[in-house]
Amino acid sequence: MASSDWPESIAANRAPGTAGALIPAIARAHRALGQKLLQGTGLRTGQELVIMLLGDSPGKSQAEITRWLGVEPPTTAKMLARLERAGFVERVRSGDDRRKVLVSLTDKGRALPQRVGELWDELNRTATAGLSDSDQLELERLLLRVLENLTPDDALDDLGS
Amino acid sequence: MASSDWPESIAANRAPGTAGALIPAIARAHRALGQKLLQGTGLRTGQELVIMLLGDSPGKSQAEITRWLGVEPPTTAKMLARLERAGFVERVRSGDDRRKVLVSLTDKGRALPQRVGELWDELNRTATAGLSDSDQLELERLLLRVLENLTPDDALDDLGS
DNA sequence: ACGAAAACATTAGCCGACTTACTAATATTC
DNA sequence: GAATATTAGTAAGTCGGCTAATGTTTTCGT
Repeated sequence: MASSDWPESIAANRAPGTAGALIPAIARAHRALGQKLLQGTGLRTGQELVIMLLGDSPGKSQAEITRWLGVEPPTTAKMLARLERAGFVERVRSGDDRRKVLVSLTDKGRALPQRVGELWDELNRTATAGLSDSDQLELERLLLRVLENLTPDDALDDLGS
Repeated sequence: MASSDWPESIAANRAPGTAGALIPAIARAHRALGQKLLQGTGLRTGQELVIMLLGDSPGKSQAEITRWLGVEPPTTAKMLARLERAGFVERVRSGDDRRKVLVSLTDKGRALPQRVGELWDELNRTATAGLSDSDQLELERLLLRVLENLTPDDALDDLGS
């Protein structure tokens, strides 16, 4: 299998609790397949998260999007600039608070969430192929715990609207 | 907790098998903490994997490193060029096969694997905090399965030396 | 009221990762 | 032995992510 021939220093870390090298590897593979599936939508991996968020909650400020993604502000700014240039979103300065930039899907962008949802389902099915329902729930439970463990405390309250 | 207030389109995908948005989120958090821990070593996240590999198996070609990382050739080339410029590795053309470039740690680079190993342990402990040993093993089992599911078949045999 | 602090967004520059060419060297095949 | 295919590495350009520094606008404390 994919891990049995790793060098010693890495194999040594495969005692209980070795998410160490596993997490980056899974992230790359997950991203690679996601990229492949998104072919034809005009999106790159990462952008689809914003599209889904805006599909449900239009008019969010960049800061809100930033906090929800768990990312730094410049990442959001660049990504949204590209999505705007591609015609998927539009950004307008808020009248209430002129520091904020409110983001929404354009007509062109509004066609995306449904397709992205389908692709997510497909990606999830591929990732969890061969796992029983209880295994999937267990995996989800464990991953949530890991995410909490890795998330700085001061970011935990920023996910709601 | 960190996931209870996600928008509907994402919450909807949280039925059994929702690694979907969880994997990228964990990857970001994992990378962020890794970056923080690597402060002072002179390495960026991603580079430490190469350092560990070369610590155990010096003289590997870039193609071997590339396959082992599960990455595309240009990624390895750029990264190694930077590691070389930083003085951690050295690259020499192979005499046997002059297409190949063999990579090894320099004296400066040889100091890194031990420290990186310690930091990996710390990162793993943080990530799996609160999980029982059996939970950790279960998580590892499930993640390996997901990695296999996401890895194209033609890459599965490239991990040995 | 006013000055300091905080929040929002952007710019510039770096790195990891990708795709799409492209060159150079080795293997194959005829 | 020469034409062809495969393998190794590089170059250029794109995007997601980061840090550090800058400019605006609100908000807060005195």
